[in-house]
Amino acid sequence: MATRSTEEYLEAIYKLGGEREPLAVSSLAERLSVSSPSVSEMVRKLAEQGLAAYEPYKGVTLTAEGQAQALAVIRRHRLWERFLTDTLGLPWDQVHEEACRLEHVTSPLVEERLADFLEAPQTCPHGHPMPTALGEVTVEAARPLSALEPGQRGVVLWVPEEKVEMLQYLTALGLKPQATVQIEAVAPFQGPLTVRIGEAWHPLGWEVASQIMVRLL
Amino acid sequence: MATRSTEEYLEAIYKLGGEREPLAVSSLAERLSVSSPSVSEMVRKLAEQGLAAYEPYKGVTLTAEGQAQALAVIRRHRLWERFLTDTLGLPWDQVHEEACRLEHVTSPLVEERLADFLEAPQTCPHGHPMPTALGEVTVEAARPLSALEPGQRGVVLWVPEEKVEMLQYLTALGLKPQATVQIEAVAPFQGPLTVRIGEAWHPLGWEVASQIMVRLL
DNA sequence: TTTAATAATTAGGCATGCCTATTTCTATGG
DNA sequence: CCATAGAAATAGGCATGCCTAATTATTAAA
Repeated sequence: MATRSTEEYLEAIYKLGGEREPLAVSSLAERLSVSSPSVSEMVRKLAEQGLAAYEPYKGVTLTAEGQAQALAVIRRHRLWERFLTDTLGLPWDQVHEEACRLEHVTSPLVEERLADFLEAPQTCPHGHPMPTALGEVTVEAARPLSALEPGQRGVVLWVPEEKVEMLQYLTALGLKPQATVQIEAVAPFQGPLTVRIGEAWHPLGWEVASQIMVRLL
Repeated sequence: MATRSTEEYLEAIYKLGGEREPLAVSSLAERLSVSSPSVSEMVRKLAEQGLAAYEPYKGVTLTAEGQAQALAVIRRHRLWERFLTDTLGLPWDQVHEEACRLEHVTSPLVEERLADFLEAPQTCPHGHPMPTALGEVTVEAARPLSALEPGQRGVVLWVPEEKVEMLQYLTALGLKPQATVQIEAVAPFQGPLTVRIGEAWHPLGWEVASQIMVRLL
C-alpha cells in the first residue's frame, strides 16, 4: 500500500536526484523536515517494499517501481497546480502547498479526467515538466540564469515551486516561465546581476538567479 | 487540530442526526466500520476538544463548534462531488468515494474558489443540499417515495449518495433528482411499488423506494 | 596510521487510531 | 426487587511514523 508518507518519500527522493545516484539520508531528512533516524527507518521499509534500493551508509536510490510511483505522484501534483491556477485562479505562490495534499488522494481516474479537462498541460505553473500518464518525463536542457554572461539572453524554463516569498518577488519582476531575460551585468564573486525583463532593468541577487533555470537564446 | 479521523467522526455524527439528539455509540461504530471501543475513545476526545458533548452510556451530540466543522466538511464533500460530475464528467456513483478523500485536504480558500467556479451549486449530484460557507443548511421537507399513495406524483429531491450499485440501478431507471415519479400501484406488506418515470413503468422494491426522498406534487 | 569529526544506525519512547477480551452499566422482564 | 441480556466502558495491545539519546561507521586530517 502506498501510504501518504511513502509517497512523500518517493517524491522527495526523486526530486533530489535519487533516481540517478545514491542519495544521502541527511539530504532526505532535511528536505522532509524529519530526523535522520526516521529517514533511516522509512528508507529501509521502502527497500523491503521493493520501491527503493538501500545500502546502509551508502545512500538510497529508487527502483523502477519506486520511480514510476514517484512520477505518478509528481504528475498529480502538477496537474492539481495547473487546475488551481488556471481554473480556480489561485496565485502561483499558493498552489504548491495545496497540491501537496491533493496529490495523495487522487485516483487514476480523476488524474486522467483532470488531465483531459486541462487539455494535457505540458508543465506546471512554475514551468516544471509534466510526467506522462505512462511515467515518462523529458527535462529540457537548462542552465541557471546566474551562469549567463553579460549580453546573453535566455527564456525562463522553470523556477522553484515551493518558495512562497520568492515566487511573490518573481511575480513583481515578471520573471515567470516563457519570459525573456537579458543579462546586462554580473558583479564578481557571486554578486548581483543586472537583468532586463521586458522594458525594465532589475538588480537580482546571485542566490535568486541561480535558482531560475533558463534556455539560452 | 482537526485531524482526518476527527472530521470523519464529526461528519458521521452529523449525518446520523447527532446534532439533534444523542447518538448511540453503536450506530456510529457501524457507520464508520469501526469497533465500539474505538468510538468510545474518539468520542471522549471529541468532547475534550469541545466538538461534542458526551455522556457515557447516554450518547453523543455535537456542540455548535462541532456542528460548524461537520458542515464545513460536508460542504467540501458536496462541492467536490459537483466538480467531479459536472466538470470532469465522472459518473455519479463514483464521486462519493473520491470526495470522501478530497474533503479532508481542502483549504477554505480552495473551497471558496471552487464554489465560485461551480457557480454556487445548491445541491450535490445526489440532491443533498449544499451547506453555505457560513455553515447554514436548509433541508427541504421530504418524504420517502414508499410513503406515497397510488396516483400521487412526486419530484425526486435526493437519493443515497454512497451506494454504488443502487446509484447505477437508479441511473438505468432515470430516477435522479428533479425527475418526476408517479405511483401506479403499491403492493401490501412493504411489497414492490409500480412507478411511472417519464413514459416508462417500472416495478420498484419497497426497500429501494424508501430511500428515495421526494416532494409531493 | 592513528585520531577526530561527521554521518548514519540502533535503542528506546511517544501519540494516534485502531483492535480484541473483559468488565461494568443500564434497562428490562419476571 | 432482582436477575439478565445487551450496550458501552475499561484494560491491554498493535502498527505507523515520528522523536531523542547513544552507539557505530566512514572519511578526512594530522
